[in-house]
Amino acid sequence: MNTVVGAALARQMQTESMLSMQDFEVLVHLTDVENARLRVSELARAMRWEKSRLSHHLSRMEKRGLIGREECSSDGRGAFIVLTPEGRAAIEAAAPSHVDAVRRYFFDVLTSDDVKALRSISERVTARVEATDTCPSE
Amino acid sequence: MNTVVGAALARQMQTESMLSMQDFEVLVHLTDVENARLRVSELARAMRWEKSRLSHHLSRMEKRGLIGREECSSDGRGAFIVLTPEGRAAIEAAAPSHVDAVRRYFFDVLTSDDVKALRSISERVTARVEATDTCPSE
DNA sequence: CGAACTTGGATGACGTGTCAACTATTCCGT
DNA sequence: ACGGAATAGTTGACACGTCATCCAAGTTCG
Repeated sequence: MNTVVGAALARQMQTESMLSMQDFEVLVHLTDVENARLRVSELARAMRWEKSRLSHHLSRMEKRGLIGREECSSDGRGAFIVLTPEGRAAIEAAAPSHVDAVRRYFFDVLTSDDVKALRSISERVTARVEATDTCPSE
Repeated sequence: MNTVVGAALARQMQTESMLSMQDFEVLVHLTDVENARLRVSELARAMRWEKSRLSHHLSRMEKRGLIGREECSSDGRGAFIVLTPEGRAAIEAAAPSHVDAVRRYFFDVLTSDDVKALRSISERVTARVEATDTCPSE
């Protein structure tokens, strides 16, 4: 189920908005904060992505003009990631039909009991893995 | 949940058996048939993978000695994929602890009602996607 | 102060996934 | 039989993910 739904959503987003799911996630997190500006490591933490992965992805997104980098005055090592106007336009164009697709592919065939059951299952399993597995959040 | 469980299982398999999940899947499908020998396209169909993806992956696995390629006498285009002794050894070493990890991370925290609910949800969602989405199986 | 350590982040190598294009064979209709 | 379509499989380019490594700016502590 996960494979199939994920692939369908990714295809939909790619063909309609020229964004990958990952691009979308980054943009969502950026639009979620004041000034659409975040430190790389905050973003990494919020997305639960490795710093390296994020850094690579941000490079690709910067090359496409979706985001920009700015120096951080208070910490000479740091960098801010900022949403460009193109980035904002892209996510605003993509979001409605994505939400729609999620509803169509997923929630439309679920009852509210299904959703409750899924939430409960998901919480238990996730908690189990994070309790058992080595370094879940690094 | 899917992300977290998938990552945990992948990490477990990689560190204990030097196999990726994808390697493992290929090996499972090979051991499932007579003579551990399959045409590439049958394997692709069985795994629901693109031919291209499979071809790339088989090249990498061949380089590592897990599988081999053989010419097909009845169809000059075709190729058989065969399991090498190394490949068989690898999956036999990996399988038990993988099964164990799946149980630990997943089924241990689920009731049989949970499993029933998940199966039902999964079937409905998958059917919906495959009915709606363009080209699900290509 | 200065050496050791930590932290923020980038980079390079390599494995993986997708798409489009390609080659070589087989099939099929006339 | 032959010329076009379908089929089997590979390849190349490029996006994505992970790991190990690196570097530079900050922090700690003698």
